[in-house]
Amino acid sequence: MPKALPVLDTTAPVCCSPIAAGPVGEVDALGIALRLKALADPVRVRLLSLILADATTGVCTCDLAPAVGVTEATVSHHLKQLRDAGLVEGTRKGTNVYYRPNAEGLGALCRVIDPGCC
Amino acid sequence: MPKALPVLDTTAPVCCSPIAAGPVGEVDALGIALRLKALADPVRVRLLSLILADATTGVCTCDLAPAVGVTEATVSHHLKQLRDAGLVEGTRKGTNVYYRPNAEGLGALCRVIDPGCC
DNA sequence: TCACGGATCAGACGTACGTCGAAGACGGTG
DNA sequence: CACCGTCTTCGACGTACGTCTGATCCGTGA
Repeated sequence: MPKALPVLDTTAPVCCSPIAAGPVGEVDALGIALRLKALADPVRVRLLSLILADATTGVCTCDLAPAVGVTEATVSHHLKQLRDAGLVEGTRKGTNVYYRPNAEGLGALCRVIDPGCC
Repeated sequence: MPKALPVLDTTAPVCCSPIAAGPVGEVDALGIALRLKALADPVRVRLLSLILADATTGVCTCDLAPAVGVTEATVSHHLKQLRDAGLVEGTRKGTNVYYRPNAEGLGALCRVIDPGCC
């Protein structure tokens, strides 16, 4: 995409109404696409599923890395994407930081995509 | 992603259960990611919203191209992605082909992503 | 039958993305 | 304070993706 500057605050839970409600403007489409892109990767899907599995306790980076089979650096990179998209939240507890899902962001994203549910 | 061969039949409506239900396997994650990637583009989001807007009548490529401001070839390329992901369906009527949404595929995708809705 | 127009394909170009190794930045512990 | 484990940042490399122009297919209508 050799266009537009992606300088949007994607941490907010998706601003607009479902895409089924009518034609989506350029900037709204970009916001939706950026958030979807945050999840459009096998590793990130697996990371999110792991984080959702231990939603109450939270999971740290060092546990996630071996679970998905990539470097800790790569996991950190992916978690940053998910964090920037407002899909997960990380809180530091001592040495390591524990990640938990952001239900609001996830729900909003699902609500935008869906054709008629929710 | 210098790994795995993406030789999956993504036209089917996503096989597995919600990612919140537990850790997702490698191949399932790939399937989900591929389908999400099909929607993780501003142009494709707008295309889908336009197709959803005229779900009953259907929309042809020549109408979509000027609406999103790209070449017909590019629109055709994007529509192929959406078609391969099982998100839309195209039926030829004479000279031009009319696209309409695939509610099953869209619903399944939403259902996989959601944290608790639907 | 032939020309026209819509749709797709094919190749090319530039940019973005995922991955890694190495280095830096915090926090805790001896 | 020095050491160490955890997390993040920084370059760098290779691949994938979006976009275009030009070519090819296939119905339609004169």
